[in-house]
Amino acid sequence: MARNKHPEQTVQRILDTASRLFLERGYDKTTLQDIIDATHLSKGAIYHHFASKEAIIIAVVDRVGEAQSAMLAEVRDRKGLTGAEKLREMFRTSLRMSFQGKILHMLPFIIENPKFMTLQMQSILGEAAPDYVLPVLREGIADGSIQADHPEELSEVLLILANLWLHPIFRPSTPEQVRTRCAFFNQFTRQYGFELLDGDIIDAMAEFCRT
Amino acid sequence: MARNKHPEQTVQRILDTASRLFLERGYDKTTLQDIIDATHLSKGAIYHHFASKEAIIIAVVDRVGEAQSAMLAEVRDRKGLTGAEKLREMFRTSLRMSFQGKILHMLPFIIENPKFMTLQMQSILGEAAPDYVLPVLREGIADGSIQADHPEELSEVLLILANLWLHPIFRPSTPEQVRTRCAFFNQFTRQYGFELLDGDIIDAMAEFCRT
DNA sequence: CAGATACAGACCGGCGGTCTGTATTATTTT
DNA sequence: AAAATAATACAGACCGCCGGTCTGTATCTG
Repeated sequence: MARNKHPEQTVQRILDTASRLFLERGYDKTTLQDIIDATHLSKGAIYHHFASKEAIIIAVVDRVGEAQSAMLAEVRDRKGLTGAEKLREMFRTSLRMSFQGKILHMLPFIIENPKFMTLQMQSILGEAAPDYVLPVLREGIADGSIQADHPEELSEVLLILANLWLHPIFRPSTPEQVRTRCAFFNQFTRQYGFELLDGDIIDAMAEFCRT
Repeated sequence: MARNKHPEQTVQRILDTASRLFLERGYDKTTLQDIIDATHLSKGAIYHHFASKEAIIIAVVDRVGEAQSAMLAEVRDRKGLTGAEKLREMFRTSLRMSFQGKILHMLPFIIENPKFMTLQMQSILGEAAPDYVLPVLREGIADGSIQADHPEELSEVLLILANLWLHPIFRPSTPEQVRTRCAFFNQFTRQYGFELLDGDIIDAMAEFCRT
């Protein structure tokens, strides 16, 4: 095959395959040969579209991040919701996305493969917190649905806890552990006047642990 | 040279050199050849003492962890302190250690080199929380110096926040940011009846940022 | 028909890791 | 106590594989 008319499909195939393999065996243990075999492409094809192996995973992570950011931006700019409602929607949808495997299904590899846990941290503290969660927190304070003295800190803590502590992807957990953690998290946010995790999501997280 | 009478010195030399190199250029970019050159040993010598390159860094991280654990165990088993006082001493000393560079001076590389951020997380959630912080929390609940319904969760959250969010090593922060984060952290713990960060430590952390 | 594009695949340097060899020390045997 | 044997602490040649490069080629575009 040569001079494919739709090279963008090739790029997507590389990205899809790579993210699957990274998820299955981790970044380091996935070799270029694995990607070549799985895509039925050649080394030349892959290096035609990507400058390096690292460029592939960065593209993968970016794709995830963009989907997340788009969702967060949409909720942030939605009309007719209180700040607390928006925040709830954000956490709800974000968790949903990671469970349904639609978009964040490779999040585990970001964690398991620590190189991108750092990227994850940066994206949480450098983008998600200040650009999406913080404005919504402020909105909630303004409309009275949230009470908080230090929204900057709160936005960071919420995201850190939700993503790095609560998320069962990090470590094997029993459904019971997940439920008590969720309860603790809700108890924490309740002092600021809102609650983020409802029964649905908690069930989904608990279910996720069983697999 | 052959049949050295003090092989333990060789092991320490490898560990010292490796941790320095990992700190300087990161784990991936440090090759075995670098370690060989810097230690003036041979590949055979290194592989005689360590099974793999990864085993070297695991040993390095372990050495750090053991110093921490020893301190935590000592405080945990000390007599004549309330649970809250012990907890305060634990966080105080742990932060001290990481600043004075005596023992945790290589912590930055653990973070910068993400492979070991995961190890760090595991050590926090798998060892520090259940073995040291949790018993002390329970002690505090028993002696009335701490009020908490869910000590398991609280122990994890305290450690995650202190190590991954509060610690200025993670990201460039202004002294002001550090102070407000410390205030937020203290406000968080105050609802459980104790406070962990006093002026001394906050000053030390703020000072740390300036360097 | 002259690039430019989209691959294919041989090739390469260096990396982590193995394997064999050797000098020295420790232990057992006689 | 001497000799034989085993175990230790290295040394360094060697290997397979991995990420990355380079050249070649078929197809498309202008």
